Amino acid sequence: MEENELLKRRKQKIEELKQKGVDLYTNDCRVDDTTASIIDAAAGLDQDGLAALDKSFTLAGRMMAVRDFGKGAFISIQDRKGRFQAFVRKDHVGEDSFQVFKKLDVGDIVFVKGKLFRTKTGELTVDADEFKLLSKAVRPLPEKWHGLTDVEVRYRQRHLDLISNPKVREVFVRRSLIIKLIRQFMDDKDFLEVETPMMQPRAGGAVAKPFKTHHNALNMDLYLRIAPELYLKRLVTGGLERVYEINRNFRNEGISTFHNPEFTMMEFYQAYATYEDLMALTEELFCYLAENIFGSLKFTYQDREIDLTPPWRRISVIEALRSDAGMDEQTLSDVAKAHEFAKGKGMDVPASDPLGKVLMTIFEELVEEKLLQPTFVTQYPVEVSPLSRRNVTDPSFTDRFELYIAGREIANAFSELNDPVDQRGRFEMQLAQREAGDEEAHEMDEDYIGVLETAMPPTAGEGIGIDRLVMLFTDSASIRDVILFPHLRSKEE
RNA sequence: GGGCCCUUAGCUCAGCAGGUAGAGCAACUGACUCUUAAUCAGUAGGUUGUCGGUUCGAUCCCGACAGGGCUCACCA
Repeated sequence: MEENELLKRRKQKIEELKQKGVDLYTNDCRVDDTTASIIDAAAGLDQDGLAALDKSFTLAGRMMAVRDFGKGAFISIQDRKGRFQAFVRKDHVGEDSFQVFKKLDVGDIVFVKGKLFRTKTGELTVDADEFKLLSKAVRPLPEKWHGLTDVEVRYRQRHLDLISNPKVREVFVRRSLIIKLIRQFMDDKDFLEVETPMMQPRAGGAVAKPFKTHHNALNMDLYLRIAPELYLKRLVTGGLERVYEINRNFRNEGISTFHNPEFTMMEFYQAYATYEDLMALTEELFCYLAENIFGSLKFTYQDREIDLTPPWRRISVIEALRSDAGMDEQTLSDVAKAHEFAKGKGMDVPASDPLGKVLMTIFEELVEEKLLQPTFVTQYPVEVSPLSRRNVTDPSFTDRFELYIAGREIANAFSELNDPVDQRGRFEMQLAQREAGDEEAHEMDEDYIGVLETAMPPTAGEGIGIDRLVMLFTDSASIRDVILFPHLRSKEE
């Protein structure tokens, strides 16, 4: 590989440092402070107060800027909490350290120790009486005030993105906070966090194309899970009653600003609850998150105000199709008429699709994007809900809801089907759809029917797309902005 | 997978009816002990994504390929 001028010069300087006996990658420093702890310690203190404090602080981090004055220099040190200024001067750190300092570059990891003072302009600064190189950077950083904007480099070399774009770090800090809050909330409700297989002999619990892999010793094909659903329901059957799992699902499908092949989902199941209980729980959870993050139930997502104040709108699929898609009773209940309606709107619907599937296609095409404020869409057709309990008054629909916010599906929940005979019938219905050409239709799962035959308590379950939720709470337009290492094509060298 | 767009210095971007490229920051040399995009003087840095074609000549026009973005389809 051709070396450019910049790298050559850096390596030359590094050679000079080595010759001086400087350890380029030290391992013996203790850091007691952070940008945040120093600011805390100095809160409210003026120049005299700082002098009276008479305390040395230690700070380490990446040197992000150097403003050099010959015998002294201001540097910006960036650590996990932010940036802090230090003043490195020859007569304080000593001749030797200063010589080393002069050879360093923006991007190096350094250590300073010293007392605090305020500069003429009032900025809190560490007056270094000790300065050390901790780790030497060979490569230069991206430019200092435009930062790194090339999205491809940002995703492929996320470390550079995190170094140069403080907002990116804030997004991922918040992501972590959200997941912590969710765990707190679920734990408070007496749910048990569990882990179930990522590799499954059958990819069940959802409707999607799986990734396939192979176990050599057992000589068997395995699938990366598309959902943990069937395993979690085994745990409910086993008496754990309230369980949740926050983990990755894998779906072998397209990539977009709302889809990554591996994505994080929280699924939870609660025995002796119904989908209506879960609507209340979901409202409570989202409000808990918003209160803790924004201190408010209102916030902005992509220039639109979202208001989480409960109760949220609840509307059945049929009502929504009637009011938002302009369908009449006949079209809603007649397969041929529904097909005709879809065709008239320019939708490409397979002729073999049953009524329920056609209705959902129309719903996705005409209604979904209109659901900006939080909305529970309820009562999904039984054909598209192979694992949901039927509605008592109209058994062609199920006790199920999906939560829409900002025109996107965020959660999916239902009262679980626990009748093994009905479940077998549903799987058979799915097999028929598979034979009609729907390769994503659910497979027959005898094992799972066996579980239901043991008696699963009446239960409701829900899945919440964590990445999408994080997008909402961080005002991110693309799922890649909330996943540290989003999937990209591998680049040939 | 389809459509549209993008790829020029380490980074952020210019540019050219087709005549082998510029700026700022970063880098290098020098000056400077209160700067905040420090300042001042100077220097250097490029196989213009890759491969072909057209042409006397291609960074520019055409084609293929690679990667990326948006979007449609599939889906959460």
